[in-house]
Amino acid sequence: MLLDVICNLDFHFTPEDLQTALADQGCNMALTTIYRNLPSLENAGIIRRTTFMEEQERGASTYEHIWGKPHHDHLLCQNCGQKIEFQYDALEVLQEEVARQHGFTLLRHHMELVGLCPQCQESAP
Amino acid sequence: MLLDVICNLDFHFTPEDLQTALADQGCNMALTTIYRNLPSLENAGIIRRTTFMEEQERGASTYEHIWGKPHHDHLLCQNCGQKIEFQYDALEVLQEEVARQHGFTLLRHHMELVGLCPQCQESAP
DNA sequence: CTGTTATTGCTAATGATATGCAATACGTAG
DNA sequence: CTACGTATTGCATATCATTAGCAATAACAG
Ligand SMILES: [Mn+2]
Ligand SMILES: [Mn+2]
Ligand SMILES: [Zn+2]
Ligand SMILES: [Zn+2]
Repeated sequence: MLLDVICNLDFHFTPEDLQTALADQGCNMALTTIYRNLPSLENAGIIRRTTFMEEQERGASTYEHIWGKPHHDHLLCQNCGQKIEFQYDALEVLQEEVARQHGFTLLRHHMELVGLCPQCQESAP
Repeated sequence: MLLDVICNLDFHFTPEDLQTALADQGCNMALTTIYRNLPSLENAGIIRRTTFMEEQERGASTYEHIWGKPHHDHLLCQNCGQKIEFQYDALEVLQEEVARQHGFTLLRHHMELVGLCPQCQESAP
C-alpha cells in the first residue's frame, strides 16, 4: 500500500503527506510505521530524501519517488516555494571534475539552486 | 565574545561547539543565548548555515564563518567525514545558466559533493 | 491448526530548537 | 553618579520531528 501510494504521488512528499494519501485510500497507517519503512525504500533506491536547506527551518523532511526516473536536481523559488526539476549534464561533468581534482571518487551530490521564479520577480521586485 | 570566538574558529561549528569555545575563554553563555544570536549573525552575513544533507541524520546544524571570505562549496568524504572547500567558477557559471533557462533570478545555492577521499578509497575499496 | 517470525500501533523517550518570563546588564538623561 | 527605560540573558518549559520499547497482531511455514 505504501509503495503504491508513493508511486502515485508525483510531487515531493513528507511522511505525513504519505499518511494522508494512504488514508484517502482507506488505509490507516501509523506515522511510526511510515517512518520505519522509509529508510528501506530509500536503500532500495525507490525514493530519495530531498530535504532542502532552503526549507529546512522547521518542518519534516521530504522525499521523492525516483524509481526508474533519471537523476535531476532542483531549482527553488524563494518566494512561492515552487520547485523545478532539471537535468544539466554539463554540471554533472564539472562536479566529477572537481572531485577528481581532489582525488575523490564522487558517489552522489545534493544541489539546490535558490532564486525567484518569473512570476515572483514581477510581484516582488 | 561570541563574535570573537566565531572569528577564531576556522572550521565548521555547531551551536554547542561555540558554547565550548566560549567556555574555554572563560565566558559561560547559555545555549539558548547562542541559538538566539546565530540568526542575527547569519543575517549580518558573518556566518552561513551549512547543514549538510550528508550528515543531517541526527545532530545539530552547523555554521561557518564567511565574513570576508570568498564563496565556496564543499566536497565531503562519506567515510571519514572530512570536508574540503573548493571554488570552481565554471560551476557557478553553469548554475546561472540553468536558472536563466528557467527564467529564474539566482540568489544563492547549496551544493555538496559526496564521495570517498583518497585515503578512504584505499582502506575501504 | 499451531508454533515461529516479522510487522504494526501505541506510548513514551530523544534531541534540537524555540518561548515565556523574571532577573540582570546597559545606556542615557538628569 | 544615579535613577529609569530598554535590550539581553538564563532558566525552565514547550515544541516538534523522529526513534525506541514493547505488547498485540498479522504473515508464514510445516
Ligand atoms: Mn525532484
Ligand atoms: Mn566551508
Ligand atoms: Zn515564485
Ligand atoms: Zn575519507
